Amino acid sequence: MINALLEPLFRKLEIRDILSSEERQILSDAASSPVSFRAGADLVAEGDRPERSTLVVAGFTTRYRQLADGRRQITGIHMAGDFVDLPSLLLKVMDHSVGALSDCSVVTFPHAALREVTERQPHLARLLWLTTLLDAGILREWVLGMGRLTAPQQLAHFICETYVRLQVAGLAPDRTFSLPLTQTALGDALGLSSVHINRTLQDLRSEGLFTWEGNRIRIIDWERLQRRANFDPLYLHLHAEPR
Amino acid sequence: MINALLEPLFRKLEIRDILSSEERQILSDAASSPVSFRAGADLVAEGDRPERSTLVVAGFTTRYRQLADGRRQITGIHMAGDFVDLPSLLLKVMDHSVGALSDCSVVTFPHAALREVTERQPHLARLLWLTTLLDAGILREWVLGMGRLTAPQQLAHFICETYVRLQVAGLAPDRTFSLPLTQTALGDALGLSSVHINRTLQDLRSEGLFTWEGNRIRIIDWERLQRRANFDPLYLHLHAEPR
DNA sequence: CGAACCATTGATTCGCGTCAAACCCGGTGG
DNA sequence: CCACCGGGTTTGACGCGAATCAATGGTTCG
Repeated sequence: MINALLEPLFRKLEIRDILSSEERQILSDAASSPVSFRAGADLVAEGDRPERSTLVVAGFTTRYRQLADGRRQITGIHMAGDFVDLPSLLLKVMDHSVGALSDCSVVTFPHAALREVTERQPHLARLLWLTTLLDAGILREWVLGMGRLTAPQQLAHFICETYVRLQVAGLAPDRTFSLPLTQTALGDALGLSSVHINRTLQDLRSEGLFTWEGNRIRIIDWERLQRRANFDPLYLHLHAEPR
Repeated sequence: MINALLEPLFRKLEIRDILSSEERQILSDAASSPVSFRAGADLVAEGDRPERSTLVVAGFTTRYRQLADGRRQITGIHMAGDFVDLPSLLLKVMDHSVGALSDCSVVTFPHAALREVTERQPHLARLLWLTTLLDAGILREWVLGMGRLTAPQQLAHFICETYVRLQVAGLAPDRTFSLPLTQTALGDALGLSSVHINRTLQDLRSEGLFTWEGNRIRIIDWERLQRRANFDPLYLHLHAEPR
């Protein structure tokens, strides 16, 4: 039986290519039973040598690096369907930590099984490679934002990006989605202080672009939000292609 | 005969793993003859669908995105031994441009041949994947710098990183190397203005960390430079491992 | 009921951008 | 041979975006 927990991953891949039922089966067979983490817990730490790679099936996680003085920088947000530490399959040693942003649930894949995939399932291997390339594309977009955009643009862009990624995973019906990020965490992601995030958020809300109550974001004016952010989803590579 | 132009790539890979002579041969056979570009020329542009992937064999290139108002952000610097657009093998459409920072020389590999590698040479395919993961690691480090470090730290860190990468490629003997970057380009990479780059550079030089005359950088005090930058090369994954 | 965490607000400071001009240099053409 | 030009570097003056510091409320939870 195909593992229903992998649906968001399958959706993510099928938007970019065709996934055979055999390939789904292989992934399902390799997946562990789900494991839960509480918000704030670390799934993997810098310096670790994971022997399994972790796929988020519910909730949110983040890649981050901590500085000596306690400040941190987030370098990625991951949601259902995202691998959080697939790079460690080849990099071996984690060069950053991964923590749970919310209570979340994951399944893991033994590196041995994934390596087997690279040996015997070239197409599936390319799709795994693809997921790491999509992450890198997002990272380039973050660099652009951090280097050249103002806080409001960056923030609006982040909302656009997250909204689209959640749609792909099937988690943002009705232009509404849950995003369990504190303003401090948002600042850690965008390279801004929580105070400034707070004020910027108020500005954007007062422009009528979206609402954000508790964990719930509702997009009010998607067209205008995209324009505000200069958002172009090209870098998310949402088209199906033979990969 | 093994193609000598690929030496920097081989060095880069052999620092991280073992490369068989058959694998070298496969790469050599797939490589085109060298092609030259003048400084400022674009090798690939955003929106392109490359059918070949490009490896730098001499000189420097950069990934970048241009904003509507003319400002640009650089998201990567590439040197001999680096693939500049390997991601397009799977992403298909370029989501950024690649330009020549200096006069440079490249060889290209048909995507058909690289795909063949993914089908028949799983280990070599993993090494190609690895190179894209190394790029992503560098990008994460840039995000950390742009989000949380001051201009002097960022700049010092950039020098450290570039120096180590050039050493790997065999291009930085004697703590000296050529880096044909204008201060404007440096600013585009670090997300700073050229004016601020200029002043920050003066500060670092006056601290006796390095000299920078014309294109030549000479590291004066490597230990102190690393401390100044808080540089830890973990993210460059310089150790050999079975990948 | 207090502890802890998060959102919010005001006051102040500072790193860096912007603007503008001068300078330096190698290349070009009259 | 020299005037000129363009790209890069350097310098100064000024302003703004965002950090920092500090305090207040609101909520959740043990």
